Amino acid sequence: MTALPKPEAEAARGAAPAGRNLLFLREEELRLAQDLLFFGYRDFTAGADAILAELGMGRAHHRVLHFVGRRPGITVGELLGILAITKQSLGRVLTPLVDEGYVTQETGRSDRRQRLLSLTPKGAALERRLYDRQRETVMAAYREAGPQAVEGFRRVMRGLMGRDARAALARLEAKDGEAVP
Amino acid sequence: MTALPKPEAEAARGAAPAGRNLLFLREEELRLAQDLLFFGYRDFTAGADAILAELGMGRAHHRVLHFVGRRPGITVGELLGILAITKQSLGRVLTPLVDEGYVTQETGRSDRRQRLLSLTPKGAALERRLYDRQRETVMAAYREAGPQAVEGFRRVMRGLMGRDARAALARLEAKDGEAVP
DNA sequence: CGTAATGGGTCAGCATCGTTGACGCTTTTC
DNA sequence: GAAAAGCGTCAACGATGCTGACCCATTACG
Repeated sequence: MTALPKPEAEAARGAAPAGRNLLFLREEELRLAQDLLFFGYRDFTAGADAILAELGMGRAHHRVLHFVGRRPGITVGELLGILAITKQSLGRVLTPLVDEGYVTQETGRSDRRQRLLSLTPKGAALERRLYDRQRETVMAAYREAGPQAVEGFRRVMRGLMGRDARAALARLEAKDGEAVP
Repeated sequence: MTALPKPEAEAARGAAPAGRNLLFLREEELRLAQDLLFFGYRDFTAGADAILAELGMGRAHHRVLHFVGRRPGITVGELLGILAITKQSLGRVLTPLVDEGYVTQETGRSDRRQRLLSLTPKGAALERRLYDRQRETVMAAYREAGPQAVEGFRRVMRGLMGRDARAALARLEAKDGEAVP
């Protein structure tokens, strides 16, 4: 347990002194959560961002590579649902990825309107490079925190997610062919 | 190259890991971490983003309100160090916040070059509104996950942070006047 | 069979938030 | 008195979102 809350600090800054320390504790807990999420997420993405920048790409490209890699054969519509962005926003990232040979589009067999997306070897290689970079960061954090902390981390992150995100994640985790309503 | 089976998904959900599935398990663990951070962070910020959008502001405004609220009297330089953005990027967000009466600038007493930033009542009110919105999300996740999970979450998030972020966080958590080198 | 709906692509324009580079002003330090 | 530090600002650019409006191919349906 590091960094216990400091009621004196708040008192010094002109808030209520004693008595409602319980409330303060919660307040400080949540402030800390905000800080942790800001700093943690930023540094989690920093490594991959640096690699992407060298290639003239951004985080949005990585997201596409990641989710296409996770679900080869995913349709454009499904990808839009996961990313929760507009078709136009996706297009600006996806089209160059296809043009430059990172992603392939294959016409759907059962529905020929669909474009099934997959990574090319080139795309898979880049995705792995980005993955490996983030892997270092995450593995270091996991090792440092311990397995029990990892489980807690997962539970809290899952709890932060809304209905749609949970459904999307369930679909991602599901085995192929397994129905997830 | 379509519809690969996903043994790692199965293993990750508790089936007996056969042979060298350990490697797969790690891979799937990290893929899951990437997903959780993406979805979790997005939904964590979604509520506040909606409020900000109504006011013609963005996430960057929130960050300023948050950190100025956390350290009243913070200098511009310190804020830049925390946010890790350029002076120009901060300026585009900070200047309007000052002009519209959310943040005050006070000339430093010991060093008159400094501009000490604080929230006005108006700024504090908005910051609290944003805080309350995120509070709902985080408290729900915390309750759902349980106190032990919360501790684990904190440990992992802290582990994701790099040196600079850890130092910045330590400074934020420190009592006023307490030296943090 | 013909029309409507769906999946996907694209053009045009706009906003936010980040960047670099360059300059100017005030104040402190040496 | 000159150098350095803290801050502000102009200009231009890039990545990532958004809306609105169309278009095309294909599928679904009456």
